[in-house]
Amino acid sequence: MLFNRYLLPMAFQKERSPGFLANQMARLFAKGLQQRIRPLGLAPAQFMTLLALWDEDGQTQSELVRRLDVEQATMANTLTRMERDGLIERRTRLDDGRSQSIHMTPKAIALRDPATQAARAQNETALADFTEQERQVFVELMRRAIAAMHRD
Amino acid sequence: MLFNRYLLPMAFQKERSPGFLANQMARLFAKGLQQRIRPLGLAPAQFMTLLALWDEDGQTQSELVRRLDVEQATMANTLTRMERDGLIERRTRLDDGRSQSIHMTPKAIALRDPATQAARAQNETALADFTEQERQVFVELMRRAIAAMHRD
DNA sequence: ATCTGTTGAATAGCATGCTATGCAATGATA
DNA sequence: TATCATTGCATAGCATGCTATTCAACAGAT
Repeated sequence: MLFNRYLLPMAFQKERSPGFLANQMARLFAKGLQQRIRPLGLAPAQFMTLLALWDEDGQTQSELVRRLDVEQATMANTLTRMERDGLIERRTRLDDGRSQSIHMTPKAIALRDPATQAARAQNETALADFTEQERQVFVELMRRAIAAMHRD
Repeated sequence: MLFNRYLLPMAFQKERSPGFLANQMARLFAKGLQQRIRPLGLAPAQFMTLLALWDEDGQTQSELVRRLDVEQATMANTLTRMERDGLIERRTRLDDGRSQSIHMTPKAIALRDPATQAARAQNETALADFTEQERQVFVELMRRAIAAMHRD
């Protein structure tokens, strides 16, 4: 029997903490993706935003916020940088003076294939030694953790 | 047979991209942890740093960098904020004028229990509906992905 | 003892994210 | 129609992280 079982809480081990590992893993994913898409003139958050726009161009800022699950202020800043970099254009809507449609430039449209290939390569690097089943399980567990935290 | 199998790459689905999910998950972990430890006057990166210091006080900045796997500049900035907030003290080493020992204040030492409890609670929230086996698998898969990206 | 290379930290500059505010355009209602 | 609440964005301010650069202290070698 462990002598301190009822006296001390188990030490917090960061190597086994899902939150700690998630943070470390996400930083490594971002770092790897950044290196791969930098030659394209893209940053990770810009790529993420383009994922939504490649799916459907001309969305509203609030629609992008809902799809990508970031705060509105974060999206506003990312869009400002993308506009600066010639990736998108903001067009004020005719039917509602508050909102704008976000439209990709030809430059952004052309980046679709190389950028998604880069992201796939990064995912492949991270999961190189995973079996197909492990990949599916991994994605499913992440989705469940995300859903649980959303419910909270 | 899918008509476009040999013509178009499969659409990139962010909902199934490990990198995308890792980013989203890490943000939710951080957000949840932040809410829980804010009453303690702690921020997530400060908590992470204290995890290393609770384990062993008086470490060097470069030792903390190695343990927590962040860049040296990131650690320097986090330590500056922790010093500002009265959590740590930097003491120049007698044996090496370049390095400093990072020492916790009584305030930081006292936060150990409530802060680790908060982190445990956040982990529990995220993995609420996981079985014990799923938790172990999840942690193991994250560790393997991290290791693979480190090798890259 | 001096020169050179290395190492530990700080700083600058920037991207991402967040919370909190402010503001203008809409919408709903008395 | 005047008022009030809601909605869509922008901005301020800050924490985290990263890359790149600089600087001082140290270590080794001649």
